[in-house]
Amino acid sequence: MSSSSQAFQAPRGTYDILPATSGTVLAVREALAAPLRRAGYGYIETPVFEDVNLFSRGVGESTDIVTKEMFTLTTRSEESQQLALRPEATASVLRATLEANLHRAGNLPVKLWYSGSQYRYERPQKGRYRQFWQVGAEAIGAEDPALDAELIILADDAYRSLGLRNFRILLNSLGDKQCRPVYRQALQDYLRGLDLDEETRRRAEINPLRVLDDKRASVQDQLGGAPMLVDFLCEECKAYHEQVRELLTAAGVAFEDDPKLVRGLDYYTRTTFEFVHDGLGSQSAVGGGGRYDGLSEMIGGPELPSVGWALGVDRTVLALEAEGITLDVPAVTDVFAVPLGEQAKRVLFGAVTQLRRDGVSADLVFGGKGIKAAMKAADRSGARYAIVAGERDLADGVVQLKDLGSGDQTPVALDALVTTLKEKLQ
RNA sequence: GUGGGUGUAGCUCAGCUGGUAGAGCACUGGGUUGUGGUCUCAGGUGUCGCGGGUUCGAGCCCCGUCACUCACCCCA
Repeated sequence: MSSSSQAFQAPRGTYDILPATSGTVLAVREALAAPLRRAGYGYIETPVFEDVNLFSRGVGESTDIVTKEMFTLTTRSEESQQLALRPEATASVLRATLEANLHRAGNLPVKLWYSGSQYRYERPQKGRYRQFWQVGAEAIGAEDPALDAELIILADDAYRSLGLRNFRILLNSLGDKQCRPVYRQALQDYLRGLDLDEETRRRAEINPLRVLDDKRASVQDQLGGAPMLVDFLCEECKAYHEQVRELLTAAGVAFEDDPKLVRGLDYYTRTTFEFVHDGLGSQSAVGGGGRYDGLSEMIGGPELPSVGWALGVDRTVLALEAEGITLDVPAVTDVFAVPLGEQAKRVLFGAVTQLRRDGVSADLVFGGKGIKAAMKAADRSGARYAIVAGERDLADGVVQLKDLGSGDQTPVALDALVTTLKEKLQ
């Protein structure tokens, strides 16, 4: 609101999910999670904040997420501790796994899924908020191309179940600790010879692969002759990647090889992928993920090769809008009661209570509106039936049951009302 | 962090070279003393984002400020 009569407004970069759209949001979260539930992933919740070092070590000291996008908090204890609102969930999920020794329970991989909000201190714009929601999945403790493929297929299934069609899957391999350093060196040598601004130059030294991702034409124009990671992959990485590709193809999941797909988090190794959609303003990713074989060791755990993804709920909603898809969100109210007079109000209030207890969603008019306004309220509630009753009806022991679709109205004995409605609403 | 755009009724917006603010929708009530979705009649609403300046006079011009928004950057 721009009006000063509103004393408070949602903090910058945040927004409220109101009833008009919350049904869609809930349905999207549910649809993104459904394939995971069918694939053996267990639900996990972790704290919204963690020790800041979990993220700086896990996500990476050189990433923008860590250097400038974290919301931090300081505890009040003597030896004050730095906490941060989670900018992503993978590090938290892995931390929880290690802390509870889930990886020692004997059956790897540990498959987990989550749904929750993440926080990044960024300048907001379309599809990018300071608090946003992700549904994510992690498969921890196994190195198997089938696991990478499984996750990509599950995400593809999730998007398709919502009716989304205009998204693409970008796929790449970032190599492993054998071959990536060699490539990194080669790329760095190349980048040093380019005409780049100071910040990009710095990035080239800390995390040269990310320069490939730069969208600016001034940078992209100079990358034509850059060495490509594909040409540096070791035999193991090549074979691994080829298997992922074959499994996806066999499952009928179309993807595009994108040798420049790097992604912004330091922990990725080998398989990386991104689901992109062009209905998100200048943002493109609706979801993304990859393999992170070294992350466990980075945060003090044993070697636990893992793979995971996160799908953006807000961005999926935008993608649906862009494709003109309206999800079938069931009406919240099936029956709406319109009493005429005080006596009728007591009777219908009782009827509504009984309907609710019997599992029928029912509502009634409040606040002493006139009948015209009350009928209007019934109409707007989306209910299929209205119950109208006044003294005349009650004297006959009936209420008027009106079908709000057709306009047909018939008297129904009051004591038969609940069973009649339950039958009609089957 | 950097740039552009926009702030007028609950919502979407109009408002000419400065002359004291409007439309549609929504809302409330009537036409129908007991019936919505169509029709029709009537009715109310504004610190024109905020603060300052110029002017006889500012929604309009100038300065500042805040908010929203889009893009860069980055990413879900």
